[in-house]
Amino acid sequence: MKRHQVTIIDIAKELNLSKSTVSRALTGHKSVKPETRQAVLELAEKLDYQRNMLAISLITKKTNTIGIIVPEFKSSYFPTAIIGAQEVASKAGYTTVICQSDESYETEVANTRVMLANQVDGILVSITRETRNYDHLKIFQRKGIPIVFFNRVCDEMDVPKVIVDDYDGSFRAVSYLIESGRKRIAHLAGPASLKISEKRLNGYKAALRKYNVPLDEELMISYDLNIDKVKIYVNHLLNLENRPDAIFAVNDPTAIETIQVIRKRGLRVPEDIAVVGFSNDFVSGLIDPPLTTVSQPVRDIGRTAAQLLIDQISREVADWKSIIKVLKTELVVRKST
Amino acid sequence: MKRHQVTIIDIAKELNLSKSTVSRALTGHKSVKPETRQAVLELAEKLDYQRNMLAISLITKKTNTIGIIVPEFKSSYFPTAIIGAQEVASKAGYTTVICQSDESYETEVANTRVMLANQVDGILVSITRETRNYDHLKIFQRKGIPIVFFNRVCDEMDVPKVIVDDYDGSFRAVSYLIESGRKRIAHLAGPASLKISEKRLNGYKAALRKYNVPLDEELMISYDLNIDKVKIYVNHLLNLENRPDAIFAVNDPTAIETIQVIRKRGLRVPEDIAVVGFSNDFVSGLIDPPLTTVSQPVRDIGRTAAQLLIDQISREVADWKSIIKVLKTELVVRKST
DNA sequence: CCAATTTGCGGGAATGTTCCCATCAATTGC
DNA sequence: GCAATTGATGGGAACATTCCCGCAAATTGG
Repeated sequence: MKRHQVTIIDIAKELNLSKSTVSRALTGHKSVKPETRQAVLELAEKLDYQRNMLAISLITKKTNTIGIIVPEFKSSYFPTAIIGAQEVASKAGYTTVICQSDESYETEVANTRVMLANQVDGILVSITRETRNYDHLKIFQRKGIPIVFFNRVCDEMDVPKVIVDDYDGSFRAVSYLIESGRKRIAHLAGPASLKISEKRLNGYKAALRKYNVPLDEELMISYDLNIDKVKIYVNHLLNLENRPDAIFAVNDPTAIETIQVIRKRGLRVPEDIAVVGFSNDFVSGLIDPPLTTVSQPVRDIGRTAAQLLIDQISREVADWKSIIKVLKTELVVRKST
Repeated sequence: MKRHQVTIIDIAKELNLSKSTVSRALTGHKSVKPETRQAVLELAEKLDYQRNMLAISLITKKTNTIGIIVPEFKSSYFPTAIIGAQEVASKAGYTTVICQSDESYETEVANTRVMLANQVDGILVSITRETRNYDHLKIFQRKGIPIVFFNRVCDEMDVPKVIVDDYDGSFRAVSYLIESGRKRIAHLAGPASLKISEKRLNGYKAALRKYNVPLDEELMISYDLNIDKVKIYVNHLLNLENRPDAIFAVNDPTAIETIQVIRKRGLRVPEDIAVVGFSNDFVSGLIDPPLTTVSQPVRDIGRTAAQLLIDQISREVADWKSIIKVLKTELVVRKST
């Protein structure tokens, strides 16, 4: 069963040529006679020859592979971003290796090892909610392998990042809630370790301040994005003597779960409590009631990040310019408010 | 900027050893003195040494990589299946390379070339709706590279497949519709080229026959799964003089779109027309009204397929046993019926 | 106590390809 | 007509690693 893989040497022998000439013919080098090239190409086709990228990469030190590390695959966010990234990558001749860290720091570290061992030309990373130490990512910098962060970025590293205007989006969403008459707006925030949590929280606070709504610590809950815990926090909010009339959630899955919990308590959305999410997941327009949310150009984020990475890979000089691309969000008002 | 990658030779020189010994120490070979191994391991750690999988794979002829080719990423189906597959794969020490064919035959062919060039140890495939010719997949058989199909399988090839009991699921769904009093049940089927379409259609027909409901060709529409066309077909059904009182869709996205179209016409679901889907996508329980659908163990499908593939890779003898794993579906009754 | 085995390590081929240098003929320039 | 250039090809090193073979020293067995 051990079948010999067809190599350029097989082709060379068959045609009485040297492997050099065959190699040149296959890579489209000019200094090879048209008839010779033709013969090589035909035989290659006939023998089902496929170039061995391992050998090529070993010698050229380029794998034409980019790694993508994302924390999860549950919401539509990361799959969508990946589609965007793959679109750009495959157009530029790059294969993608995708790893999900499952929101676990240890897994993320293991993933980076896989990427290094596989000699990826660059990586796209969105860190886990647990990640506090960035040594495993700094290795790439030391080795001169480009990194681009997207969505969940690492502030400690001076590399390109692709994010959205979380602060603005959050600010507009909360402003809208206030303008439509809501008085007590709670915020179910993400973990403080994530920059996006912080920015969205700041946007929330800024909007309240602008309209002179007093900040109430009781209404700001930060949680670890473990969706099962939403129930506890929302119930806690609903049990307050002065319960909120609106909840702004850090993302759509949280908002959706929030709606379920509110309804289970016999309250109505939006009549009793308005709910706003963030990201405009695919589901959000389809649920009952359709969710008001801050829409992000997710696919574009993936595209932009991949493009930034490939640009870095292409230019020999690793200038590590810390470009930060901020894409625009848009408030999508639906029936949940 | 051209930095030398740390190799076992660097370690060998530093410790006055041969590369053979370093290699043995790193791979955990027994015949190496504990102190020597310790020294090697420590230096490797200190130098940020990462084994070069390219060189290893080149010589061992094993990449510990499996390829996954799926038609799309839009519904939650394939991302979920991939999560399952990755779960099993990474546990077994395999990296996954994912390609989406975007429902295009040409892209699928290109994807298989990428897989071959990258020397994957095996592939998991779900074909596009366009795929009629399987030569690009048969190459893998010829080269002795294991293939496992899942969901969208190819009948012409004698390799393991993972599917669900489409016929049964469909049969039960339609039976349920009839038992709950529906008289004219339409079926929005998938393209005839896909086995799943055929089986679901057959289940539909069998259920009608069982209850002596006459088959009406007018109510069976086969389409290419291009979601934009659902509007046309559903409107066509609603315009029939004797319009259906239930629509059984080949999958959930189709069912969801069907509901939207029905409502846009001012009709109610389920009062005027019941709608049933297939797959129980993540969204389906959250939409309004929650969708009655045939639930598939999608993640298990991915897991099973990956396990089958890895089993094939591990056993030297390529016995190509054409195992067909049929997983069970379950009818989930919600408010859309 | 000497042969036999084990332990620990080094040398070198092999993996499939690219790329540089060399070769040799044919063509060009003056 | 002869040096210089061009065209087409061959030879071999290099890439980072594994794996087989060999060799010496140390340990074992009777």
